[in-house]
Amino acid sequence: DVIYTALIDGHCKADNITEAFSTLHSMLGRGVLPDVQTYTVLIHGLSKAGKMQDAMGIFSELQDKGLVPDVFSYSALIFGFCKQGEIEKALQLYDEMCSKNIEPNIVTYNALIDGLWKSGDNKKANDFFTTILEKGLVPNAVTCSIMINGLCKSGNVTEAFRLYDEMPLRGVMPDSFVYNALVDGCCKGGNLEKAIELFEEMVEKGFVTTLSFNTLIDGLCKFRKLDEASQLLEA
RNA sequence: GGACGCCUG
Repeated sequence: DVIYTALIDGHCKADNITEAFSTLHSMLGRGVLPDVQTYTVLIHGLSKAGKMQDAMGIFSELQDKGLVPDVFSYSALIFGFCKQGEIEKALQLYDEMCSKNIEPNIVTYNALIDGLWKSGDNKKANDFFTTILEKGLVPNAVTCSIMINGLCKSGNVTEAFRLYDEMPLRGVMPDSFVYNALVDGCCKGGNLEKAIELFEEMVEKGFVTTLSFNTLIDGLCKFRKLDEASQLLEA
């Protein structure tokens, strides 16, 4: 099982769903029974590929075989539906797992909150963030970057900075995802000075990635600050 | 042996 699951996961990560299924069939052919983890890896691969009806098909197949989906299985489906913008389905699965006492964890919430921001449901995104805290779950760097990005993109850059300032108090250190989201927020909000200031802070802390350059250069270009942009490239 | 987040296009 371990070997087959790793193999199927590898095919999925290589975006080769066809090979993943042929591995599943060959394990069935050899009388090796897939377990929940095997099916979940497939569900995740299908979800990532946007094939939600197939993912749901595997999800029911797993249950038909008497296996019980776990928090990973549900999170994978929620992630997939969010990516497709089918938030209602994601929320439905969230309710379903809660009713089955399969506790959503931080990853489940992160996927859901990201989907909510991207579908423009700012209120529900904020509400679920509150839910996390109420449940005593600990937001991680991913949670913070999702929230900060969502706040920035919805024009609440000030709120985003507030969350950023709170991060150390919550025991989470900002990473390059967080910084990049903030730099992008500043750029798109027209606050190029702040964006550059943050970028310099990132340089000091070693958080600058290629994406940081893209973000800042794009921002500077869109505001016709071509001189600053080329200066950045030369430095 | 399994999960989520940043820019551009």
